[in-house]
Amino acid sequence: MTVAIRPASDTFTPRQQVVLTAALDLLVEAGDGLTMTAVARRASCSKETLYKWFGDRDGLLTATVQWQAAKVRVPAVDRKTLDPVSLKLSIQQFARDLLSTIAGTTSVALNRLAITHATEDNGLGAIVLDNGRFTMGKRLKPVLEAGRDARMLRFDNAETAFRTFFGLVLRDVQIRLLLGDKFTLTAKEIEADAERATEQFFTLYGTNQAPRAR
Amino acid sequence: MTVAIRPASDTFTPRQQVVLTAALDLLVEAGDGLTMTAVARRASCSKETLYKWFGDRDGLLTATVQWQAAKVRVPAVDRKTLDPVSLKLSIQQFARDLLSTIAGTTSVALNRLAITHATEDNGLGAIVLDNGRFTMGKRLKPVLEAGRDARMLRFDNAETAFRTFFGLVLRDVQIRLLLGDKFTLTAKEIEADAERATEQFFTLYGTNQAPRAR
DNA sequence: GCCGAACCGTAACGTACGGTACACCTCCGA
DNA sequence: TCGGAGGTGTACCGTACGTTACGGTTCGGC
Repeated sequence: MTVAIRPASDTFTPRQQVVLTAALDLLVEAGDGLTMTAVARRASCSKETLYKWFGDRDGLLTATVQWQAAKVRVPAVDRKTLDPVSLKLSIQQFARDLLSTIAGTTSVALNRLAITHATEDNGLGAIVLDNGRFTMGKRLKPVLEAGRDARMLRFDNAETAFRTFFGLVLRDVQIRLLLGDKFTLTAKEIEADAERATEQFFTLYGTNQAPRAR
Repeated sequence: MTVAIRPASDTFTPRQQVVLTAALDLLVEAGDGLTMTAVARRASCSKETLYKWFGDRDGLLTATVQWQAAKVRVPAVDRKTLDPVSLKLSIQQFARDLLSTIAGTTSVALNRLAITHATEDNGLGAIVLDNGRFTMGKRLKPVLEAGRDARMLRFDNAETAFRTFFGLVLRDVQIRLLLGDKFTLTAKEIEADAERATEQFFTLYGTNQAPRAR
């Protein structure tokens, strides 16, 4: 499932980044209705340049997705200072970041695009999966395992535990947004959801070493 | 969010159902690459007939989605014979059906199509939401409330409880499939997942009246 | 100031496909 | 037998858009 990322994926020239930004904006606005002409106009460049730089429309889309996906940053957690409270706060912060990322218009547009083209052989779906769902898992797993080593969490399989966490945090939010359901999450709601999901996760996987609440 | 369903949405003639079946098959095979010509060829009818019956491409897609969505059946639960074991079995069966439906190729293709067109004003996204996610909620809620009335479940809001259940059952399955991740669920895995999700749901929302396990 | 490379703006080409027009066939009731 | 309604197959049109080609322009190095 790992996808070959362009070696120089983050070495776009400033001018190219302007183009990619324009493409991303148009993607959010018009979805897959994005045309090469529109990108060229928005970025004040010629189509010929687009084709020279990115090969074809697919290449431009792929570059855009990679470029944006690489910007997703998930917080790392310091394993040294591990006490029940900081563990829980780390997980809760992770939940908050995950939820606000997924609920953002950029994520929705990017996932829509990738899903639309998921059956083709350009790896858009795989790229989004790798930089989204799977990267999240890789980032949180060390935290979970640290919690387990410290006897604050109990689970057999970190992957399975993460998947449950993923479900508890996102629930139906992502699919509803992807399907065009117009509902927005305020910062306050995101915070409350993150706290709820974290509580539930500790209820399912916590030990008595960990803070519990209901 | 409620969508006006065609009054006669289930009164398609057999011949029309052949056309809709062909369209659905092509949808699964080719996704949005489905063309009117291909549908006409597959169903051995003329394009002119397609346009007479369904108006335009959008109408055909909408009819196909409605027709298939109406076929989704969610199990009803008999509230009379409510004991801890049957409640849990009902919920577990619901989880199994939900998971196997969502993981099916038809559901994936339909959701892809709806997501692709979610930004347009044809109500594909809304139709799928209504017949999928929201219908599921409406069907399970009475069960949950019956469980609460019988002191076997504890929650403030049935909608919120259902959303958590939804997340526990599906986790990352739907988004991964939509993004083209090639993984399949065997009947055995679906059964195990349904049981796990149900256990976790009871851990979170059950009372001591309900069967608990870990 | 000169040269070449890179880039811009735009026009044009090719194609795919939604949608339409039309000739022909089939069936059925009078 | 006949006529018309409904259906099939096919050719065709218009359009949108990806892609290419080309003339004009900017800019860095000498």
